[in-house]
Amino acid sequence: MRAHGSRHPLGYALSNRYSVPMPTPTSDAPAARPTGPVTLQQVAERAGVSSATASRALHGSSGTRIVGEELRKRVLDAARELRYVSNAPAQALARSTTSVVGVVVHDVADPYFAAIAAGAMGVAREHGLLVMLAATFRDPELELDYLARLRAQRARAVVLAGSGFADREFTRRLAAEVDAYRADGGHVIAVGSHGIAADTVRPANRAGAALAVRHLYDLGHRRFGIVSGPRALTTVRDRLDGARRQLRSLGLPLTPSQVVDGGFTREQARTAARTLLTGPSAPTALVVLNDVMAAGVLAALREDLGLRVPDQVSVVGFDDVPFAADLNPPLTTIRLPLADIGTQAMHMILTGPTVTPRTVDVDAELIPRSSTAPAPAPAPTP
Amino acid sequence: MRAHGSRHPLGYALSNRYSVPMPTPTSDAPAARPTGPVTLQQVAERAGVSSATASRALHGSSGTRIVGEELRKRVLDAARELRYVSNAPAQALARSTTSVVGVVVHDVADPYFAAIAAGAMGVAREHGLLVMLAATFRDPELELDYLARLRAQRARAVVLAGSGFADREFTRRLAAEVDAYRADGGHVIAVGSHGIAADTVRPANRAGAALAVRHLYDLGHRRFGIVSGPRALTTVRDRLDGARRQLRSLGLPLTPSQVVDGGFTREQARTAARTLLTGPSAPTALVVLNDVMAAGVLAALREDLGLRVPDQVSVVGFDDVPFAADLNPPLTTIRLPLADIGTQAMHMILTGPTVTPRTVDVDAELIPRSSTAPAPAPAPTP
DNA sequence: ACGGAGCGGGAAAGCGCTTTCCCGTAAGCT
DNA sequence: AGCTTACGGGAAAGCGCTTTCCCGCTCCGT
Repeated sequence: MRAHGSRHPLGYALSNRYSVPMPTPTSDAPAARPTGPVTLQQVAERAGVSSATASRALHGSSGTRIVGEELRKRVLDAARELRYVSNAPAQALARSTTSVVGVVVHDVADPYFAAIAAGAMGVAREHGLLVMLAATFRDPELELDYLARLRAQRARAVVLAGSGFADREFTRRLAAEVDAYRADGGHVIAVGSHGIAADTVRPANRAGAALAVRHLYDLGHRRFGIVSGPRALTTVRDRLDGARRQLRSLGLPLTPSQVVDGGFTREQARTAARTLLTGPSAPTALVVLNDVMAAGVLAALREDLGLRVPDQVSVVGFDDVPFAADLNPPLTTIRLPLADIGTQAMHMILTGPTVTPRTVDVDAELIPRSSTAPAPAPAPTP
Repeated sequence: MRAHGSRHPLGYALSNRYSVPMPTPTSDAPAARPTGPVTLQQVAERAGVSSATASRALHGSSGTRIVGEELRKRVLDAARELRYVSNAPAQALARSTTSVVGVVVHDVADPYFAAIAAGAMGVAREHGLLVMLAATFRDPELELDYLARLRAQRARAVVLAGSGFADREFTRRLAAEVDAYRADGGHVIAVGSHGIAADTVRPANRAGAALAVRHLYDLGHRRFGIVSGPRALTTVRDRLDGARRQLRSLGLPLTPSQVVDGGFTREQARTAARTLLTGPSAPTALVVLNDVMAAGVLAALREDLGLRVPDQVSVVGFDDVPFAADLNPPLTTIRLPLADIGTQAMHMILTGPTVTPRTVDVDAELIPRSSTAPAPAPAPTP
């Protein structure tokens, strides 16, 4: 099998240490894998060619250089026999480029991010990219950290899928890190507003929230309540702002007591909802700033408060995560094409960075289901 | 990104130290970043030390070598000023080890995998590991592919979180790839049975399914239906087998017509449920092999078939994904501590590979909710 | 017959780190 | 003093690739 057992691998491989001619002990074990990962050099030796040729044969690229039919086959065979896979770090170092992209989310377990990530990963697969997924668990500090680590990895691009944080100082630091990354040849894509100049995929958060309000208003609701999220998140700000503006333009300006923070989690939202629904003029219409919280709100209404949805209270969610239609009752919500967001971000990576940042807008759409209905008969006002 | 032609052939040796007193041109541009990524060399120059010292100062490790207080500070300052992050691929090459671990799942958007991934990522974060997430979309071929790519990346370990495939030939190839990976110093952790010898986290799929059956039996149900998944998945086989054995030992052996394939997706399961519930002696008890499908089944029952759950039909799911409690009605299900599974797998990575494969068992638990109730009065049997 | 032009292959220079030697200096002993 | 140890620092050898040169061929046109 080994046609070149007698080759004398002088020069390169041995040049460093062994000046004394020695019998190259490894060379007669047929397909026995030597210790440690197989190197290109070993493949080359087995094929009886130089490592340069082996490299060219295996990665055809390198300019227009073509390896002869015969040699190419020998190399390919040798590689297969040895189960050779090239050392990606070494390759990255030599080429000074990698095929990994980073995706930074708040939490993979959150269906919103899971869906976006899934969209991104689909595209990554199609294009042979590897995805490094980083979850910040909503800690801005970690976001910065991961960005630096991704820069260290020489990730070709990173998608900042989590919401931005509305914090002056943080934004400054983020921008600095992003600049550094870009200066190194990296490409940053933001989902939503992060306060940085970068290619961005911008979901219609404001318009979506306005849609939700409008829908409820058209159903006759006049008493609104909002289950918000952490105000520091730009996504929250945008959605809240969209709702607020729409309400104001409808002549129903929002007061602080109408808004509670549901922490973007089911449990907190459930608690928050109880607060909101307590008191004399409790709202009949709830705009919940994401579906995960809406699930909590629905639970609160049904189990804690004993209020019927949509008969007594209407609620609309946001995002249209997969389970929205399975809630009780099926949730009217503002759909964001989540997988698309991931896909779009990925496509921006594929087309590479441009001189001026691009923005692709992603529309929101109202998906009416059974959690909304006409407002109940008005309370007995004399 | 790469400055070639202009390099002095002896660049390295010369530029290293200024034997000739020279004004070190870079040092007076305070934070002006040179072109391309900053290198250790540049940091060293700015700090006026050798790259060896710079390396030691930045990564303290290297044996017991300690860098003097003074120099260390100079290096750290220089690094900060230049926003230096070390080139991970280069580092990986030199150290021949990385801090990335791979996690291979079927689909991130599936809450089952999302939860496992989240658990794993939490641990990864605590230990400074970077996670490469690969989604196979249930294509075995891709699983092999990713494993090879992860090997190429010199990922320190990989977690095979997706279900195994019960296919002789595939298993053989997987084993070969895993062996190659291990021979290269990698560490493989499997979740569930993959037919390979590796550390594994083993969820109680059989026992869980038995639990589900038993629960329904105890409620008086005698006519069972099972919404299964693709038979090729070992997870499906195990769960199905668990249910089947339990039924048999209860004197109710399963016939082929009692089992339908719900494809592990909501939509397919919805369709499958319609089939199952059609016919003379339709089941009153449904065991659905995962919660995602259960959502579809519930929808079918409620919207397509007009059957009340649990009054007319009881259903129990599997996994207890986060939204299970929010379904209509809240789903009785077999809980698997998903995040734990991810955590455990990660911990096995941290403790490193052992001579003989370890197994950690993960228990399943019945979570009774409102989708199950005593069997309806038996059909009029004379 | 002869001087390119092309082509296919190999030698070797890097890529940016880590780590092994090696070395000068300052302590620590006798 | 003389000698051994540490100790802290630098030079340089690699790590496993890619890619630039360079070189020997064969093939052509004239």
